Amino acid sequence: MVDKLAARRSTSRSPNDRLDRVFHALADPTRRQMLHALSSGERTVSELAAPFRMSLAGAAKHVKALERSGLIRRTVQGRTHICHLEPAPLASANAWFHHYARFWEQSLDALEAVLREEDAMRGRARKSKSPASTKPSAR
Amino acid sequence: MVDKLAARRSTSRSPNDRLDRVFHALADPTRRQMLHALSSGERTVSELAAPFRMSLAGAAKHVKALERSGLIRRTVQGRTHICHLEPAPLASANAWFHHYARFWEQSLDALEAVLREEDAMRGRARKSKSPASTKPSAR
DNA sequence: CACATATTCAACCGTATGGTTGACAATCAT
DNA sequence: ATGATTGTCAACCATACGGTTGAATATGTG
Repeated sequence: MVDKLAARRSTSRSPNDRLDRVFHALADPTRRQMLHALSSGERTVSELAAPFRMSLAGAAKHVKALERSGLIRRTVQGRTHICHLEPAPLASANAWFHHYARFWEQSLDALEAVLREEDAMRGRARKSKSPASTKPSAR
Repeated sequence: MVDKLAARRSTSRSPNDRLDRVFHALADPTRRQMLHALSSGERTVSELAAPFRMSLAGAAKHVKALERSGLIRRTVQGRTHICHLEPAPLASANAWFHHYARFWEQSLDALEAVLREEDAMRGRARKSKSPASTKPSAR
């Protein structure tokens, strides 16, 4: 269904596509956890993959999805690929919310509880093998 | 791949699942446009479907996806289903951003341009049959 | 009643997605 | 040179996704 649009999409890259990719990247808990890890500093691909039960190749696909969305970037250094956040596209998604906040202004800070809960759940399920320098457990 | 998790999901509904569904709902331009329409007031299913070239059943699926995500709710009234925004889950997604904004605080307002561009693009491609009251094109 | 309207449902189709495995490539260490 | 490490790539698989069509279900209306 993206058939003939795919051609145009690969060349044009409208802001819709960017939002598509950013939100799609965020729609997966694995990728959100990776972003979470990156929020406390750079990580290599295998460091990002470590917390998950899936294969390296599988996790690497998630990394690539994040990269396609523009949310992260990588710098190859020797044989290791170091990933870091790229805040701009995240900001564009945030802008989307700000745009609609005007209409939907309502309960907002109260829902931060959801985040705390997600964090707690994550902490419970994690083994955290090689967490690099800055331990992301501080919050 | 969500196979056996589906059972648990229907019963437990962790906040992860909620974020999954919300972000997934937002990852589609059709659904974002529907939300946009709803931001200026209630709409029936066929009103929501009208701007799109796809079949009613197709559009109704998008509506259902939005409903599953919790972003909208419907109240059946006779034979028509009236949809309206449910701001809470949107707020939870927004909270997610706020959470990470602490780490990524950076260019943010500048990226609102993306939104304007998306609006412009939408306006260009729309016929706008039932345009409702508050046109959000000001800014 | 007969008919049009509003909407869902089920079956189907093609493609995308998330995951696996098994090479391959490049880099570092010995 | 050998070998371990880091990561990609390609093929494959099962399921989810976005869309279609055709029929079914309600609800209004003449």
